[in-house]
This record gives sequence, C-alpha cells and structure tokens, in this order.
Amino acid sequence: MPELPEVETVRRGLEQFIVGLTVVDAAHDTPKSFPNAESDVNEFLINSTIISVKRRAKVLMIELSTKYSLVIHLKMTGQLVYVNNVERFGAGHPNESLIGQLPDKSTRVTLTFADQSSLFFNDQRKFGWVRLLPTAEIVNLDFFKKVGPEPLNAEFTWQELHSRLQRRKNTSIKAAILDQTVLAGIGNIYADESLWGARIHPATLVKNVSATKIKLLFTAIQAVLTQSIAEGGSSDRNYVDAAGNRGQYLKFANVFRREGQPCNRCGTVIIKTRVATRGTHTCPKCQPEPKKLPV
DNA sequence: CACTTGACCTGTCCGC
DNA sequence: TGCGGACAGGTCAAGT
Repeated sequence: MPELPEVETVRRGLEQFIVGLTVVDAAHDTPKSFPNAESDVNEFLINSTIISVKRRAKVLMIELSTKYSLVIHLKMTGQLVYVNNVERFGAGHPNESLIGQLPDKSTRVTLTFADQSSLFFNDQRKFGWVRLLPTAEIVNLDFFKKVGPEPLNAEFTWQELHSRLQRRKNTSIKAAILDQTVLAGIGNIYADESLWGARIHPATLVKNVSATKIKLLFTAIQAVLTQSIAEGGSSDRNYVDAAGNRGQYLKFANVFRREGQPCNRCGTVIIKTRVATRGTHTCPKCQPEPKKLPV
C-alpha cells in the first residue's frame, strides 16, 4: 500500500508540519516497532529539532539536529499522522478534526513536540518500523546499498531500466519491477497500473519483453507515479497522509481493484489473477497472456 | 547467483 | 449469528 507516491505524499505533509519543531517526548509500545535503546532516545531524540524530511524509495528519513535521524518504513499499514494544536494553527485547520482521535489501538510510536502538537506512527499489522540512527550511517544500511534508482529522477532513463531488468531476465516482468533493487518505489498497485499502460502482460518473462515495450513501460511508470503523487496517492485500505486525509488516485486507476469493470481503452472486462504470488489486475485484450513455450 | 516461497501481523470478508 | 480460513502486500530470510 504505501508505495512511492504515498510515501512522497506523507513526506510533503510532514515537511510542512514538523520542520523546526522540537521533540520533548517519545513513547512507544513494542520494541519491534521502535527497536532503540532508551539511552539513545534520551540523548539523540529528546530535545532535538526537526531539520528536514527526506525520502528514498519507500523509506522516510526525519533528520534531527543531533546528527541522528528517524528512519521509517510504513510497510503495508503504517501511517504517520500529525495532529496540531489549535494554538499553533488556529481553529479550522484541516486536521483539527483529528484532535482527540489519536492515539488509538494501532498507535506504535508517539512523538510530542514543544508546542504540544504530536506525530503518531500507527501500524495495524506491525510490519513497519521506526529506527533512530546516526544520519551518516543510513547509507550503509543493506537496503540503501542495494536499492535501485528513483524512477522520477531526471537522470533515470529507459535504457537504464532496460539494463537493470536484464539481471532478472528469467522472472516475470511484474516480479522484476516489484524488485526494489531493480527500481525503487514500485509496489503492487503501480506495477499493475504501469503494465496496463504499456500493454504488457505481468507474467511475461523479462527476456521476452522487447526494448520497445520496456521504453513504453518506463514512460508508463513515470506517468502513473506522477499522477498518483498529484492525487495524494492511493487509499486502498487504510492509507492516509500526514494530515489524516485519504489519497484519490484509485478514482483514476485503470485496472487496480477494477476487476469486473470495463477496460478504459477497449471495454473488455478487467480480470483479477495471481502473478508473482500477488493479486494482479489486467485487461485480457490489451494485455494478452504470453505464449507458453513448446514442451 | 537467480529465483521462489514462507514468515512477519491483524482486520476484514466470505462461506458454512 | 458465529467461526474458520483465505486474503491483503513490503521486505527479508531461508529454501531450491
């Protein structure tokens, strides 16, 4: 669920809300959600000031004045919701209605700021995490060493996508673009949407996808991610942004969660199957199944 | 090394 | 109505 557009939307909200604030308290429930020594929390988080909020792939980094950062992965059901106080923003602020709604039973970590506003990390399924790490060490995490390029970076080209995909030439194109070491930020929603855009069946083996098709896929990935960021991401289940608002992208989705509905290009009924162990949405006419090789 | 599968969790939905 | 099981999907560890 939170994929690149959702995480980027959260980042933009947090940048607006928390940069410049000073942390005065940090509370958490399970060590799994926030596996940090109390001594580090006391020394490097409490009384620190938020310097910036960054994103790489699906990971958020809240940079602190102590040369430490909070590194956060939302995984499937994570939320980062900022709840202001009326003193700071005045009555009628968009997320004013959240006051008193949080924490709830999914709240794993609560940061309280000097102005008594709060940031809640909620995560129903406890797959996500928050880690307090020295900012300089983030690049040394295994994930950051292996993760592929940002698909919306200006330097990223279709030729580079083509080249990186060749490492996964015997797997399906869907599994390959979900592989974060090939390309950063794609998850199930945008994999299906991008493959529909390029008219490629998700089960097609990478080695059978032509360079022309990969060029179309590159264009589709950028278009889909850009539009989703503009719509505040996709709220399939419980994704919300930093102000607690749902994203609107699924109103514009062409295949994801549209099984049984007509294809926006050709009218054929969208079907849901399983590819790369994931629920997969396709138009059977625009994205014909790959031919089976003779036995 | 390439590739696939299972584990991690909990809330929701579907069938009996 | 209650209950068991399937399902949701990001990432990593372990398996082939």
